[in-house]
Formats: sequence, C-alpha cells, structure tokens
Amino acid sequence: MNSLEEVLDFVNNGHKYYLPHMSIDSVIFGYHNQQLKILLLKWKGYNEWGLPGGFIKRREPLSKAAHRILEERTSLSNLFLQQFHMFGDSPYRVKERIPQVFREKFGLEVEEDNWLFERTLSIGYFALVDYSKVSVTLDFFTDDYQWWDVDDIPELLFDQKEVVEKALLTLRLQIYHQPIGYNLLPQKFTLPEIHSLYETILGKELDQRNFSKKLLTLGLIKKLDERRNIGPHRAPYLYQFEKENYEEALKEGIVHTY
Amino acid sequence: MNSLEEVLDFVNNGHKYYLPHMSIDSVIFGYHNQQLKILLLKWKGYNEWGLPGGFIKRREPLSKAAHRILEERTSLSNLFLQQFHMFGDSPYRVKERIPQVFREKFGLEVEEDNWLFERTLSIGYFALVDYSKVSVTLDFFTDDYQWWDVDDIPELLFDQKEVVEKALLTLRLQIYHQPIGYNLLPQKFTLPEIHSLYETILGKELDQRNFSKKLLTLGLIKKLDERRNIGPHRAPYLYQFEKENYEEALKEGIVHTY
DNA sequence: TATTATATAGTAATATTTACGGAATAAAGG
DNA sequence: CCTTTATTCCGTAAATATTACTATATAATA
Repeated sequence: MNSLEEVLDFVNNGHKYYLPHMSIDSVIFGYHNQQLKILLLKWKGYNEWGLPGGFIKRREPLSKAAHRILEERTSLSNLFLQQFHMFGDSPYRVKERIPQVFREKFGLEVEEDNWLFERTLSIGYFALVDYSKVSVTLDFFTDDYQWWDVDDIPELLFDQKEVVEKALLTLRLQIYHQPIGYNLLPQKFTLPEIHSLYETILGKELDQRNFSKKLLTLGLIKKLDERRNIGPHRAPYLYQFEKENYEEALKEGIVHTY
Repeated sequence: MNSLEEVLDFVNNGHKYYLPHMSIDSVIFGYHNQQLKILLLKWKGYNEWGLPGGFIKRREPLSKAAHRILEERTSLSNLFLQQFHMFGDSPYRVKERIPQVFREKFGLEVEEDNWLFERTLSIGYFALVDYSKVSVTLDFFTDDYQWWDVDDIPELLFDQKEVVEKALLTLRLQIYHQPIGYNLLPQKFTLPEIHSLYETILGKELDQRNFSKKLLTLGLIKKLDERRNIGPHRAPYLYQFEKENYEEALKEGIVHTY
C-alpha cells in the first residue's frame, strides 16, 4: 500500500474488502544481542509507536490473514505465529482514530463515519523470528521502525501496552510446555546463546550446566563438530535443534522446568 | 428473547445493536456423577445440538458480553469464565444459516442479505460451573437442552466440534498451572469427589493418596470436622478449599504434576 | 454381629531438580 | 612465547519431588 491511489481506496472502500470492527495486532519477538526485542512501527506524524497490524479480508481465513500481515511487513513466511488473545474491553472508540488526526498527521480528508473510526476489537498474535532475517516494509501510515527491548517499550498507541504484556506472559508460560528457539536463533547456535535466550525470555537466571543437560537429555538439541571462531576467547561448539524431537515436543508438549 | 416481537426485532435489527461478523460461543463445563459434562442446546426444528452463544453489543466490553450471555442462559453470575481462542478459519458462510432454514425451522421470513447470514468469527469462552446450580433458560431458537458427557458429544452445528475440543485441551493444560474445582464442586466436598473430578478432567487415573497429599501440601484444601452421611459405607470427611491459597495459586500459577 | 463397600493413612524406591568449582582453551598484549 | 583474561565446558552429590504400593478403620445394611 504505497501509492496515494491505493491508500485512498483502502480508506474509502476498505470496509468492502475487510471485515469491520476487527483487526489483527502482531507482537513480533526477535532476539539479538542477549536481548529479547519486539518490532514496533512509528506512525507518520506521531511520536508514538504501535504494533504492526492489519485487517482480515472478507473471505480470508483468520490464520491466513495473520500470516499475510506478518509476511507483508517482514517478508518472512511460514513462521511460528500464534494467536494468544482477543482484546475487546477497551473503550468503544479511541482518541487516536478521528478525522482531525487523519487530516493533520496523514493529510487525508476522512468523514466522521468512516469504517476506520468504528469500534475495533483486536486479535493478538505473536511471532518468533530470527531478528537478522527480517526486512521491514514501511507504508503510507508509518515512517520508521525499530526493535525495542521488551523491558524498555515506549508509550504505545491505543491499548497496545496490554497486548504486549499479555504476549510476553503467554510466551513465558508456554516455554514450560513447548520448546522455543527454532525461530529465534540461527540454524547453528552455541550453548551460551540458547542459554541466554531462555534466561532472557524467562527473565531469570538458569544454571548453565543444568540447562544444557536438560536440553540434551530431552533430545532437543545436538552437538556438532564445528566451533564458532569469533571473539578473543575459547571457541564454543555449535549446536543444532533435533528437528524430529523438537516437532514432537511442540505437538505433544513437555512437562518440566528448566 | 421470547415474544415474537422481540425475535423479529433481533432478526431484522440485530445488526444495529450488535457487532456484526462476531459471536461468542460458550463451552459450559459442569461436573456430575463422576462425569465432566457440557451444556448443549437443541435448536428448534433441528435434530442437532449447538453451543450456547450470543452476540456482543456495539458498546459492550467483550468480557461483559461473555458474562451476560452466560448469565442469561444459566442464571449464574460471577463465574470462572475464560476466553480460550478465536475461531475464524471455517468457511466464510455456513450451510445452516440460509433463508430456507429460517423459514422451515423457525417459521421466519428472512432476506438473503440478513446480518445473521454473514460470515461470523466466533470467540470461544469456557466456564466451569456447579452443575446443580444451573437453571437453563431456553428461547425462541432452542427447544431443549441437555448436559452431555465430554466423551460422548453428539454432532454439533457449524464447526463447534473444534470449539469443544479446543476448550477441553485448554482446560487440561491449564489444570497443571491453576487449581480447578472451586466452581465445579459444592462448597464442601469429599476427597473421592475432588479426586474423581481431576481424573475425569485429565482423562487418566491419579493415585488417590498422592493426589490428596499434593493438594494438602500445596495448602489448597483443608479437612473439616464434618462428614457426609450418605451411602451404606464409611462416611467420608468433608473438605473445603483454602480460599486465600487457592486465589494465589490462580494468580501466580503452580508448577507441578498431579 | 457379620458382611460389604468404601475411606483413609505412611513409607520406601525412583526420578528429577538443584547446587556447586575447576580445568581447558582461544586470542591478545607484553 | 609466555602470561593474562574471558569464556566454555564438564560431573557429581545433596535435596526435593514423584511414584508405587496395601492394610486397617468404619458406616450402614442384612
């Protein structure tokens, strides 16, 4: 959605293409530099940030919509993407969605009764992505993007703070039942890397020996013969996920702590 | 919604009162006779059953809508009620919602473009209730209700089988993190009762001594001095939930198995 | 008072989780 | 080339949690 023509069609006729009163908000988690980050977009004219999101086409399955929106934004397909909550308790209209704002910020003349100003419930999805593979696409409404540390999120538009918090909570709970990492780490990674990923997600220290023992015992990762040769210190061995066991653990669930 | 006038207003003008394209489906779990049951309604004229559900008013918070719908149907308020998934991958229109059906089954003349025939995504909630306290209210569209064993559910309308299965899965997963029972059992209950409740929900046997040890160790229940005096056998002691610990476990979560 | 079905309780074996320190090693700098 | 530095990596013992298991008490009925 880049040409003005497309934008105007979206604003004026969007209600014909999309289901009204509903949107999808994606919390995209990436991991970099020992930090868990989420991707936020800066809205044109605002100094505020918001989650990437979009609408569901009238005949499009919900999960397809979520994947499409994510792919349009990050160019990544076939990702780990999971619905975690539908938000519908916030005020029935939000102050950021009024004609005046559209005029001032975006230079668009929009009527009071435009579909974009109606009450909108949002369906939260979260994704886990390999930070380094993402290439973000901006559009007419956004003029910047940035990866933010999860414990240093700026003010967000609408009630999206709640969305981010719930996503994080879900992720932290889920890590006790499902392996995580396949989509957050490069294909080959070191023990310290995955260890630190788990510490970061859970927000607490994990004994490094017990942690790797656990992953190895569960058969989720395997040691390779290669080492990574960077840094002035002892080179760590590389590891890889055991695809089969990982998939099974995803499906069947695991009961344990780390 | 009982008078014909009300029904006609709902059918013809519902789109003015309710958000379109969205509905709430409730999976109401009750426990009775060593069986976990769910409440189903029989649709007038159909031989098929469906979940109780309803729509969200245009200015009504989502969670309020869920509680309202549950209360209208069961006369119970302030229950444990939890959203578990939004379903939106089924076909964009369903065969059960067409003018012909409304004419034949309900004797209503409805136009092809009526709001009730549009694509509807449904938000699944599940509730845990004390079976014996429920008094079901039927309405114009339903002519019977019944509690069904969870492992003996009949054919359901639309894609509601999937909804029920997901609810059950969520409940079974959740029982490892949260205490359950407060809303499914009478205030005072026996060890065998709560033991059998957990076995029923999890669908597997639990050692009775270890189970009660666990609940007592966690401080979730306490023994009373009373006994229940029914049956021709040794009278079991009554137990009660420890409200404070129970609430905390609900909030903080517990990590353990049973 | 004997019978019957059910409720209740404790201990030992096993498995899991936690706690903890020291040797190996890769590069950089003197 | 030797020392320093920061990091990886390894194993075992103690504590804790889970599992497995059966005999006695007891309430009502016949």
